[in-house]
Amino acid sequence: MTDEALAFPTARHDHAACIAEALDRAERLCAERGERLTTLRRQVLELVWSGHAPQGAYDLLEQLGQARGRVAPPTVYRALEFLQAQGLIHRIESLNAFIGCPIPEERHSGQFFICRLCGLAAELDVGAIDRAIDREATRLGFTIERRTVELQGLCRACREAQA
Amino acid sequence: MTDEALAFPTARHDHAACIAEALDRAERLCAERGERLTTLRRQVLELVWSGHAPQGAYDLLEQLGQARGRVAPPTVYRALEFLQAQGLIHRIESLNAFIGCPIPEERHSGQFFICRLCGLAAELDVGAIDRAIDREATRLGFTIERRTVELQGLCRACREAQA
DNA sequence: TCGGTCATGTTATAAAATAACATTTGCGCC
DNA sequence: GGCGCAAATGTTATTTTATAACATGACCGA
Repeated sequence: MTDEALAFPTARHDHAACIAEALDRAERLCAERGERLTTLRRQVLELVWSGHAPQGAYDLLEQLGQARGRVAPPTVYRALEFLQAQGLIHRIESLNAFIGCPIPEERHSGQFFICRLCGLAAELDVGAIDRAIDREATRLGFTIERRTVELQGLCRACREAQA
Repeated sequence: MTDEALAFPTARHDHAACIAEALDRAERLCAERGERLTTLRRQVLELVWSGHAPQGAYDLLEQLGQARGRVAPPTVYRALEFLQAQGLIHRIESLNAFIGCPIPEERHSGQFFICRLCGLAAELDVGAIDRAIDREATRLGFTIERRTVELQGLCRACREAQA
């Protein structure tokens, strides 16, 4: 894993390579775990990876319809559920949307920086943030099971474009 | 503000006092700002404060119906929007629900520890967490406008009750 | 008290998610 | 290869959450 995977996506990165790598890693990871990355699940994962902006379930539904004919919500939701369970995607709570995970091999929850203008999101996984949260949890006697850390605002490119 | 306001609510705290204080501060704060805390808004705020568990809009809608007769969704959503704009309540994204803010005078986004068993939530506002996040934002060149930090798990009481 | 603004009421609909049951597919086993 | 089970997908209906658009009412200053 290079640092690149955990930074803000640039306008000119090779996104085809992102998709290819994501699918490849998903294949490998599911194989290792004895899980089935079916055609449907693969298609949904690919659609989630169509960009670095979180995608809503109904957007995916519509796009998926082009590949498969009429598709009902549960079809997409079940695939998303599977992908999430495998750590291949994350759900962005503040957007009701999903984004591909660049480091699915390690279980983690990530911290998401989401630009309200371009819609792009960067996933980080910064130990210092987790640790600061853990300290408070310990103090409270709270056992964390799931973390949601989402920051909305302006990415550098959009802020500079504004000014 | 005592530390008590920013810790896990205990089973035996004087909740009537919580409600009274919250409404009182809301009145004062709105008066200072020249905002109108109407009967409706006050009722909704009171319902949000009916406990320390985040409340869904439709739960509030139903309860509100008992006080006002039939009430339509926009009525509640608009009141919630106002209360949120004034910092009197926070929205919990991971639950689609709302919770009263114990320190509405200072603008902040808070960090929420939410127990999946008893449903209670504690709002904290820990500088170390914000700073750890800020450092990453700076590194990315990202301008944060809105923060969502929500931790789900087990509160001490529920964990101890489990074992 | 007029006129404007803000708040609320009302109706309809959009958007997001899931329940329940039917059907199909993959796969180990004989 | 075919049988039978379990997992995956299809299908229909419904629930839950949220908002758009327009009508009416309340407050407040000139």
